[in-house]
Amino acid sequence: MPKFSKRAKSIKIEKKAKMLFQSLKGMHDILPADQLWWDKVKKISQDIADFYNFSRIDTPILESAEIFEKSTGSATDIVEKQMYYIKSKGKDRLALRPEGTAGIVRAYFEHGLSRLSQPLKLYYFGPFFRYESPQAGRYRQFYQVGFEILGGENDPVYDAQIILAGYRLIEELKIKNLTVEINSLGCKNCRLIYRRKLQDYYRKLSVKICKDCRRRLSLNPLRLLDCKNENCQAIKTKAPIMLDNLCSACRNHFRLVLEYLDELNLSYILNPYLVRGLDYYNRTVFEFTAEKLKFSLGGGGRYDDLGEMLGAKKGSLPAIGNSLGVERLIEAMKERGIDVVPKSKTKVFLIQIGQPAKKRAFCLIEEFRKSGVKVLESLGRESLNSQLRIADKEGAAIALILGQREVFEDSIIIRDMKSGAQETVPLAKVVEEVRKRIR
RNA sequence: GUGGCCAUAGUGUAGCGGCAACACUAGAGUUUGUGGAACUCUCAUCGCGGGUUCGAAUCCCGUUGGCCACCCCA
Repeated sequence: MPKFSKRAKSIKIEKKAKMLFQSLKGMHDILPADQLWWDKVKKISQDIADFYNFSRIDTPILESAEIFEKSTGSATDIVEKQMYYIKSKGKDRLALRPEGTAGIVRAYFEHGLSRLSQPLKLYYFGPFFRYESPQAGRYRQFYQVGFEILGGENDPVYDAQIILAGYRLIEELKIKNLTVEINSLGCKNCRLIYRRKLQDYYRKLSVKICKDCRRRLSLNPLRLLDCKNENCQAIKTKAPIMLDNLCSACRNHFRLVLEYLDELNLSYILNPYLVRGLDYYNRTVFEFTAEKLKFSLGGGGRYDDLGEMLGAKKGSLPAIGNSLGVERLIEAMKERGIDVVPKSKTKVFLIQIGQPAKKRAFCLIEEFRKSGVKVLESLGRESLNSQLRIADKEGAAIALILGQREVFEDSIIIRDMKSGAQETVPLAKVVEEVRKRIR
């Protein structure tokens, strides 16, 4: 007897040496149960894209780091602190894309997409990467779905259409109490003048503002408006706002955007403090928020200068886009108790008993495949009992039972799971018979 | 990057220094030719590493991961 306990001990020690890996910080697995939600978001995104005529584009996850430094902005948090740099065999500095727009604009020029009819409407759905602490609705790898309108006229109607597309997408997912916050950042010219005004205002109060704000003052003054520090909030309320300082072209543009939104009866809130953290935005910027959520669902804006930032001719690419966080949309749906039910088809379950029957069943499944009928099975199980139990658990409406006797007689039993009624049919006719029943 | 809380079967929890428990789930069986019920059995050495102790899931340190706040954002 002591022999056994010793043996048991040594096995345990071996077991202990095994190590279990955990997923990386901020990375998450999308498990089967969650795929229903993901499918839903993908499906609705595609429907919206189809309706408004956006074509899908997929760009690589890896890009030259420079693309983001030049467009997203080297002084922004996204690039400065959150970008994943990749060491590769070559000397290129690579980065995992932290956002989608820069890569799309790169692709636009690289493949001469300006030769297609303009404006070009594109949408994307894919993973993005930012190195930061995970939190509610925030991951290091996350998915965005985004819509872009590139080229053509710099027409405010496109601003409205991009906002509309995002709005409809969220609406179709049944996320209620949605609001759009909107602002205009002006163009290069009027923003520069405004920036100076803002700096002048804050400089006088620089002793009163927080440490971060003092840093922002010279680096990225518009971000001063974003500060949540109590003192800074008070100071902010008297600060000059962009909307009062737009040049006439920008003011007109913005007015028209709002008019188009009014036409649609799409409610929005003017938020003069909405700034957004990417350098390439100009004129219209917006964000989608919904009641009770700790995070915004998405946002976007116009980026008429991005082309130029990436080396194209000045003013050659008026463009606007939005992007929505897929995980956030899903969390919002779950938080609101929105259920996603898969469409239920009549399920057919094939049961086999004994080796010859198993072989026959294995091939029979292929015959069903040919005629487009999906058949569930549990080929590894032996007993009729346990297979029936599984069939029941899977919610099968029809069970097909193939045993020794049936194989011998070239027949098969069709069992109605609800009533328990059974019928024996010739094996050659079973596919046809099942097709008839699942109608 | 800073600070707080947390970590026990697949899931949700109990145990708070003295043989790791309960519910659900999953698997096997009672019943190798008939499911849904019932019953029986099986599945964790307590995230990982180290320390304190006769003795650690429990106390201490480190680490990894999660949650939350700041920052920022999708």
